[in-house]
Amino acid sequence: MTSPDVYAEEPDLAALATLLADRTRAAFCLALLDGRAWTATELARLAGVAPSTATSHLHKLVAGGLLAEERKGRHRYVRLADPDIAEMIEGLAARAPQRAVPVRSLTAVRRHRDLAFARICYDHLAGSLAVAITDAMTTEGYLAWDYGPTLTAAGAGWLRELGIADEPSEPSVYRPHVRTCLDWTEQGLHLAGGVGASVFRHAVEASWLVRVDDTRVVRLTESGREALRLRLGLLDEALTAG
Amino acid sequence: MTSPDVYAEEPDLAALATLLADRTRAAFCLALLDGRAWTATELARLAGVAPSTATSHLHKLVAGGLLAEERKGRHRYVRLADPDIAEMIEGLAARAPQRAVPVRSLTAVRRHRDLAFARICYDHLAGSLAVAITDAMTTEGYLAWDYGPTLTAAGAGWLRELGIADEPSEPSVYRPHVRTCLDWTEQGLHLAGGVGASVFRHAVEASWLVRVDDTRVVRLTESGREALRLRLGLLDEALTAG
DNA sequence: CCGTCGCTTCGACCGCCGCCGAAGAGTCCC
DNA sequence: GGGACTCTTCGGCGGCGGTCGAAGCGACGG
Repeated sequence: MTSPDVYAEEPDLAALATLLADRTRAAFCLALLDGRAWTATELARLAGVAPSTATSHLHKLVAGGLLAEERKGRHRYVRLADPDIAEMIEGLAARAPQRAVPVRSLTAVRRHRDLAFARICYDHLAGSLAVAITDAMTTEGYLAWDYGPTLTAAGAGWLRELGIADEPSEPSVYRPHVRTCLDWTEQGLHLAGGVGASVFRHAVEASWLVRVDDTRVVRLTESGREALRLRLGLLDEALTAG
Repeated sequence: MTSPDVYAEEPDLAALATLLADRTRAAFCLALLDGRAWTATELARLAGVAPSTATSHLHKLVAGGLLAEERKGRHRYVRLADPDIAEMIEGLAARAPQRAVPVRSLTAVRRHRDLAFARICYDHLAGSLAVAITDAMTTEGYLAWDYGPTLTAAGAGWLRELGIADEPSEPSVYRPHVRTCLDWTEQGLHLAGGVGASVFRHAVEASWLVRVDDTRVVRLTESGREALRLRLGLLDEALTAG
């Protein structure tokens, strides 16, 4: 009766969403937004599930193409498969409703405040500091928004002056080099894309920023504070957490 | 023991993904990407479910903020809540795996081919034609990609020449005006954002494009073919479906 | 005013999936 | 080689959620 020999292709939106539609898997992905490679046990502990449960979730995420894995000895390391995947998850997280999560200790409160101030967003900086930097780059005339977010000639010069290569090997011609990323703590956009990643890399190499342990938290150093004051005219209130 | 009086907020990624993690709800959202308002019955028929099932799904999507509803008489019209939501769904659909869906009739085959050629993507054009237009605008020097997708001065002039206002009331300063959108039929980017919407609106008003019935399909008219040949140097193979 | 139509509510069913613990395979180190 | 550790497979449990049909409500139109 029917003719099952002819098929057409449609995007399977539900299949992709199902991968993120579980609290445990979502927690995995949000943790992996720090850009690091995690072991299965680390992720299991983070999400509070048994190792066997974590294994099954990781299988699904890898099979779905969201995660890439690397076996090393008895460890299984996983990371986000692709900057593009990270971008997709960021975009979703920014539009997701907020969930109240009970805070157990005073250090957790502090860490949450630090997270809102400055954190890693895969390969660039996020948080109120990142929004402030983006705003300052705009008022300084380094970024223009008239026809999409772009680096101006002055901005390109500013990057060169800092010793940041503004063209770090373009894989795809059409991959946007300057991109913006919605912040889930702030309402505002911060700089992402290739330029965002370059600026972040430079800030870490110049010791303006240091990563804290194995978290997404980033701490602003005294020299970093001074540099941002000097080079972008950032005010003190933008340079301190909460 | 515990202190349930202190809470922090986290993005509830899983809650948002759950809304799209059902095949029926996903079908609703993909259909609504045409930018129209649909009634509950139309959507139920499209997805092949009972009216009562559609009701329950629509409740969830509205409560989750993805859809906006409007009651008119005995009808319930729903649409995507926001261009931002449309952008999010597009982004997801472009990265979702392809699903083979059996095609029943010859007209369905034809419609699928037309869909791949030119279709509505909420407020702008998608499909191979849209990709070809974007590429042509690039080679003509109307779009530049060095520091993020931007309209060049020449591009702004080209739009003015066509009678397209290039600054149609900016709601948010930071909302990108030129944006790109991954195509799920082509591998390639097409023009979106405010400029993409303006261009599409103009093309419809100038009768270059006409919408087909109540589908996402858009047909290129003979005058539209001529205009694109003339104004963008598009070749015939880019101007025909399949 | 009564039939039709669009939508909703409710109850019941059923299947999927996330969870764990136990057992086992592979790796590393003493 | 033996013990500790990481990850995996499997079986079984439990609950969430998508589905429908029946019944009801409100709007529209003859």
